[in-house]
Amino acid sequence: MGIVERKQRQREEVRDGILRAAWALVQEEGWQSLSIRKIADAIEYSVPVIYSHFENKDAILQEFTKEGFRKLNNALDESGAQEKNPAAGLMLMAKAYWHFAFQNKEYYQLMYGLGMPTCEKVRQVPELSKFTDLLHGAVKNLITNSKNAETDSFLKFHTFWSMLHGLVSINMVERTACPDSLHELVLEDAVRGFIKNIQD
Amino acid sequence: MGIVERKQRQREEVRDGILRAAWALVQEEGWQSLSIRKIADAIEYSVPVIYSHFENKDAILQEFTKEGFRKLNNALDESGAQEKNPAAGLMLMAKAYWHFAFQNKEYYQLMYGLGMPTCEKVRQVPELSKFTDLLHGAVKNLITNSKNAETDSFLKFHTFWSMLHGLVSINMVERTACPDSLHELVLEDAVRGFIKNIQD
DNA sequence: TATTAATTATAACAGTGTTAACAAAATCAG
DNA sequence: CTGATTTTGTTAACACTGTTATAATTAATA
Repeated sequence: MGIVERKQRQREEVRDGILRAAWALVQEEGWQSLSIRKIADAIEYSVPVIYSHFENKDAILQEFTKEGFRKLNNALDESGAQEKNPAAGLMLMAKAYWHFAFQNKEYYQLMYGLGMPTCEKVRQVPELSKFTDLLHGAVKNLITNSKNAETDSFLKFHTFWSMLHGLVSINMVERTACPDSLHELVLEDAVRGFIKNIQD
Repeated sequence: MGIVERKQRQREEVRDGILRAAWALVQEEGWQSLSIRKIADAIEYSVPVIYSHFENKDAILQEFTKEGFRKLNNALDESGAQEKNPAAGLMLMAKAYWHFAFQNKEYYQLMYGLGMPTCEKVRQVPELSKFTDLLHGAVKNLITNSKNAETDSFLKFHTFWSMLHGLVSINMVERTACPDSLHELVLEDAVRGFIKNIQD
């Protein structure tokens, strides 16, 4: 008699319900305000039921992190599938990554650590504008002394800042056995590429 | 009589005490576990005293964010001071940025949004290794079909990933009135630079 | 149908940020 | 120096949070 199978099925239905409810709540109010009690309310079960399906709240979030990487992987897989030129393929991949991030903001934020500072918060830190000036100034300086003095310096500054932050945050996560020297190589390599690209 | 001055002075001492205690707690246990009650305990005052100095917990964190940017600005200021060559100056600046981030990890994490995923958490997501393979593969592909086939593909992959993540996260924060087209320009520009740098 | 096992709920613990209501201390006026 | 007033600080609560021990209910078995 398939009563154990039915039970298994029902268990999985509840599990799916938890994840679906969590996702709905996240879309409404963001990750920050997701709580076990809200999920329990939504699926019309008591709180401990959730703990019989997931060890803790982190385990639920990790489920979405996995799902996020699955989705990203699919997007990347499809992006450069028929493209033969490696350079063009890489560009397509970059764009696929980009579009995934912005079309799946909630996923991306979870995958790379929640609390992204919001626009309003950033604007309340005046020190940031001085920082912006500093970096932007240095980039402008490089552009002025190059062949293509008409290059959009704001665009280049943005690229430069992004590069730096990306290098830092990826390496903060990936602090494996790699020696510091390798990380420094990555930085130098990226900046050299950036400079060369400006100077032509 | 300078009693109002003395009161003002005492008030500021308490305020400083709050910030100092908060900082000490952060260094011991990280931002995540910083609480108003712990600060109150540390300064040997009751909780509401803290609220008479800061509107809420966020205001305290924002104080440190400001301080962080001040420190970063100083580091950047000093970095390329005597360097005349713009390209060399930019490189020095990049390194200064880098070293600030890693020598002031707590500040950097707060400045760019708290929850950076820890190494352990990252390792628990197997999907990440497929993602790694995808991106690494594309980069390898580009390198193989270039003049310098002996280029370190792992290093370049790292650079590429960092660039992408940096672009995304900076633009997620800076979602101002800028049209999407400009953001796409930044991405294309950065990737083109990366490719050109590989192809020589 | 009675007994045992699986399932679900209640209620609590130990935290969190925040604030209203109250007590103590310091200052000022007479 | 005493009494009223303002400032300062504390207690205790509210409304949450994640997590879990205990108890009640329901379902499957003998």
